[in-house]
Amino acid sequence: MSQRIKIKALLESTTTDIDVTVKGWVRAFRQNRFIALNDGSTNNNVQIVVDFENTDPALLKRITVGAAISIFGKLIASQGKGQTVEVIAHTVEILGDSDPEKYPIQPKKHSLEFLREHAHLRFRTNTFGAIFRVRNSLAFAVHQFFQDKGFVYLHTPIITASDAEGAGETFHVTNFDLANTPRTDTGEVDYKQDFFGRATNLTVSGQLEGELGAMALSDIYTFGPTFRAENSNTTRHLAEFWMIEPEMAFADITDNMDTAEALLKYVIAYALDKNKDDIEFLTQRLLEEEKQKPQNERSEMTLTEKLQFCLSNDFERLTYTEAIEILKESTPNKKKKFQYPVEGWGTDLQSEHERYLVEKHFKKPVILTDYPREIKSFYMRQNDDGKTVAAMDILFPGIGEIVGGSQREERLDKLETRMDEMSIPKDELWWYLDTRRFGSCPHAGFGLGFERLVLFVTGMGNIRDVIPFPRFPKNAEF
RNA sequence: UCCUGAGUAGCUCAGCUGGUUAGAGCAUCUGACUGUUAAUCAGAGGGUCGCUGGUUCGAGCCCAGCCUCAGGAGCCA
Repeated sequence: MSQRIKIKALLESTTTDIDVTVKGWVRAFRQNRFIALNDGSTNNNVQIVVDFENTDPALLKRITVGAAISIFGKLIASQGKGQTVEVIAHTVEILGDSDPEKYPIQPKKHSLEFLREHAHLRFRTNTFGAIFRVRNSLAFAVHQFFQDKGFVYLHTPIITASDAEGAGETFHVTNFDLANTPRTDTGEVDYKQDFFGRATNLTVSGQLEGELGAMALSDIYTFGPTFRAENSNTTRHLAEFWMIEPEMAFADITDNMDTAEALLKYVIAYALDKNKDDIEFLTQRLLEEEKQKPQNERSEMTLTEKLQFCLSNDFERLTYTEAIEILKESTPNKKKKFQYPVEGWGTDLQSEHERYLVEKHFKKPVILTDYPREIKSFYMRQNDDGKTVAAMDILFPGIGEIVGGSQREERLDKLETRMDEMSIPKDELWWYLDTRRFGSCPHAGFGLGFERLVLFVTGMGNIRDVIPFPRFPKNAEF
């Protein structure tokens, strides 16, 4: 098999009149002469020119949309407009036929819903090729960012026994024959006889285990799948999603905010640099989509501008209390335009309130801190005012909450009191409490929803389109 | 889970107040053309109108239940 050149490298080649072998999938075949070939290395196709007059008609017939082919030919400066180089085919070999009557992906615009139902083939479209190359870059950049700062990549368990974090409904893990589960004398399911000898579930967060690592390694991060069995049917939720959870010892909430903001800016800048073509394509795609909308619903900035704006501006930092004051005095609140009017201190912000702050009032990413302790988790550090905790949420335009984090409560007595108040079983989390018993120290961390990040950077509207095989209620195809 | 909307050809959609044989563009197939860029031109094939039941002389259209999808909400990342 001769050495093949990937299309990305071929299109960047500065020398022409050389023999090349290219392989890929046919995107379009025009006039029995021009093949638009793509191999996924770039969003751009290479044009293959076939000498149809001297090619077997039976072979030409097999050059169909979706077919995998191998071309040996000469790379030349293009004789037509629209591309700088093209390949004059010397030999065409069909590696895998694609029946045009059955192949569902046509060289035309498909709806995202249709492509979602053909998730196994949607990689072959421009849009999804771009999305998953960007996703790849973002994932790599996350590792690069933390590795450069000396963080240790810690693998926390997928299967856990703790259901104590209150982060949502869990998926149960069992080896029982569900038609015949062992029972105790009192008629309850007897998990002592199950694989792990106790009830287990898929992890909803690696944070608690992450803290254990940080209390020895100083700075750790996790980057892995998490699972929530919530019956969420939105454009921002998945049942299986990837989360990045750094945890830093000897760090407070300000260090936490600084790290989160730096991380987001680093990975966005990385993708802008590494995936210029893809992001440019996605920017154009979004512009086309927005043309369908009425003028007042279109966004003021293009995707690329939005990303660059995000890099060149500090995120707005303010407390929950300050946010409530702004919302109370806001025009939509006074004119009773909010579905949930902002009245007093203490209730959680609704999506519409977050959106107002981010998209209307500040018009940039916002970090909200110091939430009322009643609406936040047990492990967040209690502030001296006795009312709030050292929590921080980062809100992004169009996405909402992209990061949620806090300084952790390192004082054993305070933590235990809070666990009692919130009915968190202390005996189950004995190992977590041990870190407060032996060499406890101030520490902080956050969770970043990876798909929400990809959503923001690609400008896509539905989270199911930025993960290769989405898992959501009533759907586990592929 | 709640609210709203949708489900008609492979895809995107039209289908009036319930009325004869359900339409268009694209795709596919056949032919023509041959430096095209989602090629173009001519012709052809292609339908269990989401499923089940009901109302009616008659249902793609009206009613009920169910399924699926989309958007919004809640939960959250």
